[in-house]
Amino acid sequence: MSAAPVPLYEKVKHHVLRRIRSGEWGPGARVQSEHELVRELSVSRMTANRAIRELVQSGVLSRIAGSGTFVADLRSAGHPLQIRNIAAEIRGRGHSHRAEVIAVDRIVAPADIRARLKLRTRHVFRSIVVHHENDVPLQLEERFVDPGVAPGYLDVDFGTVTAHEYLMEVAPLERVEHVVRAVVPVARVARLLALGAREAVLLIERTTWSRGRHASFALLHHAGGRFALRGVFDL
Amino acid sequence: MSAAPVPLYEKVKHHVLRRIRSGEWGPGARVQSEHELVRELSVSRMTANRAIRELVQSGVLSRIAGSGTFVADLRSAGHPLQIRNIAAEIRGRGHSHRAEVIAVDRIVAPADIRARLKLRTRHVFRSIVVHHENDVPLQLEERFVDPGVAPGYLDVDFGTVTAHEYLMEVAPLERVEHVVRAVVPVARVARLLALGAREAVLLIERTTWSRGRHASFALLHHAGGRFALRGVFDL
DNA sequence: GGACGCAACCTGTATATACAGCCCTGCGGA
DNA sequence: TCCGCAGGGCTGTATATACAGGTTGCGTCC
Repeated sequence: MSAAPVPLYEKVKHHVLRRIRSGEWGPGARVQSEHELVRELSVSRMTANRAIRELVQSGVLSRIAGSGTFVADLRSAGHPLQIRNIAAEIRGRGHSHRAEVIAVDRIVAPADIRARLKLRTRHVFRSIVVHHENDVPLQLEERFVDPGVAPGYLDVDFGTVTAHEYLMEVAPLERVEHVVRAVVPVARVARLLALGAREAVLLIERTTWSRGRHASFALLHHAGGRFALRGVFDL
Repeated sequence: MSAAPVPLYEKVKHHVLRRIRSGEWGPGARVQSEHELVRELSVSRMTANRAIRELVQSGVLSRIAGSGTFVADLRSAGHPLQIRNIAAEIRGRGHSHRAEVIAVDRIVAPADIRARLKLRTRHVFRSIVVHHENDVPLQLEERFVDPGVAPGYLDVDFGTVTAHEYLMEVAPLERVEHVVRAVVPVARVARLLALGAREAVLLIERTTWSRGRHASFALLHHAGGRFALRGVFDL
């Protein structure tokens, strides 16, 4: 039988991630020191060091030399490069993700949506979902989909599958445009994201194209104090 | 004088990067094996391994176990959220750009700036500039620079040269990190950007590294209603 | 001449060890 | 009581060493 093709340092990473995911260690919590990992898991310090170093690199942990290693708090997300699937991003940080479905329906398309998607029909599919990270609302996703591109859209359970994942499956993604801006939220958005009084919203407008046609338009509202886009370029 | 706080593995990375940048090694070319690096640079194999591994991680190289290490053909589809020189961006739109210099001075570094730049000195250079597009304020740029990296910073005329341009010239840029978030502006920022009552600010925190050290930290405030980041990917 | 097998070289991982530098706490002296 | 300093713990880096497993090419045997 294959002994264990999983490298030891990967096991150490999972060991740490599991405890973060379970909620045992929340943001800001202190993580075991390298020496403690060495004793607990019977690995060498170099191996523990590599595991922790890679978790730091991926943004899950942060370290302070001489002091300790800590669970990174929410707010720096992944590369702008891949404004990624929000669920994957949250899970990648070792946190729990929950999608709260506000609405999934077929509505008469507002004029601006009609124009953006160059709709040929009077109606459009719409979904409104709030994504929670560790039960704190992080993103309000309001999405409009051309019915001709994804006829089965209304039957999807968005509690378990993200709209992005579903669309990727039924319609080959050809092009994505993101526009990022800062706005002051309207009351409805502030309520759904449980925003404080003086909190702004980072709004990403995402338009996707499939098979040469506009496929969907999404408004992704993020709580200003709890979300940031992060990108690193090494030259 | 500080001896050389640059880690050895960083030097090895530079050794390899230099030869790639110079064109000596083009895409697909074979890179020295770890053993060759060991002999050539008199470092341990673990050190060479870490250097190469990190270059693989960042997409510069690719490895095939048992075969060798090669320069990756990077057609890295252009980073979607390009955060460009603001002056170039404005002029690229065919509009007039004017830089209003609010302050260029040497101040005692606030604690958070000290920490971010890992300053070894008590003071830091600071510049505050407002960039106008057609005489409408678009970006408030507050920048902190390590005096050791750019000793001549205070003598630059930021009315004609952007801080970014100057730094690019005197210090080879190695790494850039951007964090993008939405905030509600404090009064000073609102005034300098001539913001309306219910206007948010898109804040970009840009940290740059040069020669293995933190070089500068900049807060780029953008009027929410007048600025957006845009990125397109074609797949 | 062709196929097989082995040796040389490569990456990947793992360990033990060492030293430097930073941070914080607690103890002792003023 | 308060200040300063020493020590212990932590991260960061560097080295020597070892073994496993993939790849390639050369040489030998059939």
